[in-house]
Amino acid sequence: MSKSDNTKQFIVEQTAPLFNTKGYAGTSMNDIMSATGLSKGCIYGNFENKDEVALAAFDHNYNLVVEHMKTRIRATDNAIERLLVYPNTYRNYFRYPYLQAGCPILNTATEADDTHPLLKERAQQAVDFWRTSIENQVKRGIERKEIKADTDPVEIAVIMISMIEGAFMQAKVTNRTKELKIAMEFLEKMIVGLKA
Amino acid sequence: MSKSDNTKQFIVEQTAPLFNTKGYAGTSMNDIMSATGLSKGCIYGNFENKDEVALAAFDHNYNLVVEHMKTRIRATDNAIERLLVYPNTYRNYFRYPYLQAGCPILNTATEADDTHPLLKERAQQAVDFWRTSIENQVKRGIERKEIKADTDPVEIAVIMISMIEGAFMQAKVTNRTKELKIAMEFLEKMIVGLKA
DNA sequence: ATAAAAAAAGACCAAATGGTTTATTTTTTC
DNA sequence: GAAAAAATAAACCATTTGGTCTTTTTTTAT
Repeated sequence: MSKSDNTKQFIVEQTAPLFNTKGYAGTSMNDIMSATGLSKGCIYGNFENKDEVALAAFDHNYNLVVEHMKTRIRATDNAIERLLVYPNTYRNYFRYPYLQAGCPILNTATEADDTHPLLKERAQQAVDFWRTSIENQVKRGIERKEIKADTDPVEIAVIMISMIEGAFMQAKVTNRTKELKIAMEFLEKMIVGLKA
Repeated sequence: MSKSDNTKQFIVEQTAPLFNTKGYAGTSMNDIMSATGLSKGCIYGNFENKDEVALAAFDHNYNLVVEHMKTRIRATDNAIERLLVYPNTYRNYFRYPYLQAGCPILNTATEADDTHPLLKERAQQAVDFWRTSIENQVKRGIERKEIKADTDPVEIAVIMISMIEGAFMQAKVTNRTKELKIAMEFLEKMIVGLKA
C-alpha cells in the first residue's frame, strides 16, 4: 500500500462518522480538515472534491454494516437464525460505533433523495442489495425446508427493512430504545413464525 | 390579520417545501429569498433568523399532515377504518404536495437528530404525538368493541409508524412504490385482523 | 547520499454564507 | 391628506464556503 493509499484510507475512516452525523450539506471541508488534522492541500491531493470524499465515506460506513452482518450471518447454521441477525443487530445499534450516528442508509437516503443524485444512487443500491440479500436468504431457507414453503420472500424483506429503518429513526429522535425494542421483538416473533 | 402576519404566513408557505426537500443545512437564506421573491430585509423583519424560519416551516409541514389525517379520520365511523387512514394516505403520498418531498417527520428526524436540538425536539414531539394518537384510537376501539380486547395499543402504534416511515424512505430513494405498496398492504391486513 | 518524484502544507481566491444597518416604500392613523 | 409607524428593499459586513496554486517536506529510487 502506497503512502497516499494509506492517507486516503485514513481520511475516509476519519470523515465517515462525520458525514453520517452531520450529513453531506452539513459537513464542510473545514470539518474534514479538523477531523483528519490534515491540510486542505492534502485532502485535495487525495480526492477530487468534497463529493468524492462523501461518496467514499458512505461506502465505508455501508461496508462496515455489511461486513458486520456477513460475519454474524456466517456464524449461524439455519435460515431463521440468519434472518434474526438483522433485528438483533439494530436493536443493539449503540454497541456499534458505525451505527451510533444512525443507519448510513437511512441518513443518506433521506438527505440525498431530492438533492444529491450520486449519493442517492449509492443509498438506493444499498437498499436494493439489502432487500435482495434477505430475499435470497428466505428462498434458500425454503429450499432447505427451514422456512415454510408459502412464505413470500419479497414481502418478508420489505417488512424487515421498513420496520428496522422506521424504528431506528424513532430511537434516534427520541433517545429511547423502547420503540426500537418493541418493533424488533415483533420482527423476531414474525421471523420465528416462518419456521417450517 | 396584519400585513406582517400575512407576509410571515407567506414566507412559511413558500419555504416549507424547500426545507422539506433540501433540509435545514441545505437551505440557504438565498434560497429563501428566491422562493419568496422577498428581500433579505423583509425576511429578517419577520423572523429572527434562519432557525426561526426553519422551525416555522417544519410546524407548517407537520400541521398539513396532521390536518389531512384529522379530516380523513373524521370521515370514518369505526376504529378499524380510522387506523386504515394512515397506510392509505402514505401509500398515495404522491397525491399530497406536502408529502412529495418526503415525510417531514422522517426528514427532520434524520437530519436533526445529531445536529439541531430545536428541530430534533419538534420531530420528537411529532413522533410522540403520532404514537399517542394511534394508541388512543386503538384503546377507544377496544372500548367500543370494534377491536379485539387483547390488542396491544403501543405495539400497534410502534409497528404502524415504523413500517410507514421505513417504507416511505424506500419509496423515495428508489423512485418506486412497489415496496411501499407491499408494506402498506401488510399493515392493512394487520389492521383488519384486529377487528373484534 | 542525492536527485527525482510524490505528498502535504499553507497561502490564496472568488463566491456564498448568515446577518445588520440604513434607506425607501407602503400602510395605518388621525 | 399629512404624519407616524410599519414593512420592505438593498447596500453592506465579517466569516465561511469549496477549490486552486505554489512552496515545502517527505519518500523513493539510484
